Amino acid sequence: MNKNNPAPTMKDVAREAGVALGTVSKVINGIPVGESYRVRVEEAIAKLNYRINNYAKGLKSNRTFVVAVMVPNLISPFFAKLVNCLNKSLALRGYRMMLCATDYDPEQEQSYVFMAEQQKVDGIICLSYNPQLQVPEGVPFVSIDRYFGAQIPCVASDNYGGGSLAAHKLVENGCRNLAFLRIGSKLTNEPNKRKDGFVNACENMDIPYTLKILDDGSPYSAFEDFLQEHLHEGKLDFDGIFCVTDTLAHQIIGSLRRMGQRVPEDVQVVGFDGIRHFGDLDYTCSTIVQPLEEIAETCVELILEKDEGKIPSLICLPVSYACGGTTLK
Amino acid sequence: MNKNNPAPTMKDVAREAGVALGTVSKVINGIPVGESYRVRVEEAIAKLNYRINNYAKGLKSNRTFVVAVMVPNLISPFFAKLVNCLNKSLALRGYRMMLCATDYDPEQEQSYVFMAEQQKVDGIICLSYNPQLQVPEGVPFVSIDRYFGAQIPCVASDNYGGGSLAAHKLVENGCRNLAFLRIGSKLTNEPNKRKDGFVNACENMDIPYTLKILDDGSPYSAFEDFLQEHLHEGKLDFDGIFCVTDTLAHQIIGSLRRMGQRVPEDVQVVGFDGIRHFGDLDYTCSTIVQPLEEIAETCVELILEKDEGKIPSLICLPVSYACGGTTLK
DNA sequence: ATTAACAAATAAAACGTTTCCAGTTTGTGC
DNA sequence: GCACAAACTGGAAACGTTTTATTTGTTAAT
Repeated sequence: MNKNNPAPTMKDVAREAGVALGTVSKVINGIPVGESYRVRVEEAIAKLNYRINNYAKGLKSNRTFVVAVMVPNLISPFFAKLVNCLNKSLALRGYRMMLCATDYDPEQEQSYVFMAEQQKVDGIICLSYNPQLQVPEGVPFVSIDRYFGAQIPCVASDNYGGGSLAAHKLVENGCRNLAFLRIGSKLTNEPNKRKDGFVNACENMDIPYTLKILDDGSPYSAFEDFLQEHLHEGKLDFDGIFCVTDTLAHQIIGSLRRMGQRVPEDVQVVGFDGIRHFGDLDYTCSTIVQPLEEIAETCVELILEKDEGKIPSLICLPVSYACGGTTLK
Repeated sequence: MNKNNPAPTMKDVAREAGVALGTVSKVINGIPVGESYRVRVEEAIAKLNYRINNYAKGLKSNRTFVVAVMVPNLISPFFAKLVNCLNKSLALRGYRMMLCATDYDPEQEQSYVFMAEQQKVDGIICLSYNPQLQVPEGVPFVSIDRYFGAQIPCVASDNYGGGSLAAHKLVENGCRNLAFLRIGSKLTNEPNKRKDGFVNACENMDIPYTLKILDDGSPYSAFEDFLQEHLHEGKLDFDGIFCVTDTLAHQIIGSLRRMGQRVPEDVQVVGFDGIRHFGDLDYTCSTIVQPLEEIAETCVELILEKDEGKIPSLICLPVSYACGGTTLK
């Protein structure tokens, strides 16, 4: 391991143990070998402090035990937690993770896919914001939250059900006029179903609702403008609001409080994602919780699945409701 | 790229272009080559949709353009943002990142180091909680927040200065009795200096202070017990508190408010790290901000530094103060 | 005893690159 | 027009493994 004399190779081990190269390979890979040989090889490995070279191994075996994970960034606690879960699921199976932060940039996404191919990863798990992403043909690929078509497995929460659940919870808590809030473009196709579920539930319950879509990168004032539109003599014309993400919920809660509206007394707020602020502390916002552990597990299982037989192309996992103090219960 | 016929190799390209293997290699690596040859090779590459095999390349050249990054997890927003910054700095230089989440487990840390060696990464950037970590000899290694000795570069914020700054800011804001709060063991040696800087500043300013160290994994009640100890007739015997992390600050703020103490009117609170809740929104706690971008840049530069000549073993980067509403200004 | 059949270890080829060396061509200066 | 240097290309070896084919050594059966 010194800097001058290079790291020992299998050949060195073989010479030290007085056996052939193939025998060393067998010992390392757990293929049965004569007892005395095994011992000698193991001793030689220990003595030389030999470490296998994964690049040589990958070259021959075409398995690298590396999976690429692509997300926009790790600033958003949602992505961070997702990556954390994926990392755990992968590590559990002896896989390593190559992290690719795409910054919402379609070009970066695409070039990361090329890169992953070159790197000969064993699979790609991708939360993409590039609708035209050209998925690789040679590498197993699993998508999160974006449906690429029948041949690409996609894992997502039950977004439709979550939107519906949010509406029901608000109504259960006494709301009679609802609002739906989302922001611009950065929402892939599956999460768009949150609105559909919400709208459908409202109509089934005969509850009036309003929909609002803010532009990407709206300033604070946009939130307050939206609220002003619905403010009549100090009272809002809705008493419950469902935000398409927790981040958005927190922003609107800030605006509401600055305008003197009490949450949850005057307006109740439900977000989506299930983000906690710091580590495992309380939720600070009532929310529809995505099952991130299960999503991660499912992705990893799909990626490592050998027999690509009957993999359903869209896998929906159940969400749940958590009260975080911005609803009555 | 079909599944039946394997990916084309340089040999295929050479045959297609009617040149030798070495020529293809040169074209790919930008080594000057006759114009007509270059064109022919480039056409062949395009025609076959050839992609270089990084495993074969790494085997020969002993450069992999992969750096391992080790942190406890990505749940803590501090680690998540750090990794995000590291990823950016690495990507900017054409490097890829292998993410290793250690979960605070010394054994996992150690085995990740071994793994990284096998993986033949070009370097390891490590935020370790294992004091006995055995650093590899063959791979460049940079530590964050933990000093391993003169031969291992360590990058950290100016923790001492930050502690001092916190004390000064609290006093500037009118506090006359300070408290310091930290939690258990999960703090590496450099961040311990936050206390030293704080204490030193208090003594220089002649301000009385109290120190409190909570056990790891203390329940909520521990915070309230601590506060009770200092509560006399509804008033706390300190009016400013410095918490060793933002997470801790948020916990104590919660307890304070539940006990009817107003923040910042009755007690002012300063945390450490510079964590924002959601994305790039406001700070929700006054804090000493760590320069994560610079820390990341510095780590990456050190890792990729060729001439290991006069690298200082401890690099301290300046912190700053940000008001987040839990101090007067 | 002699050989057939089998087990187990060795030897050698292959994976897809880079790099070194030798050989060929081209160009320059007299 | 010739000798020589310079510039490039082609061929082959090497990187550290896995894998296949070959050899060696045993045991059992004739």
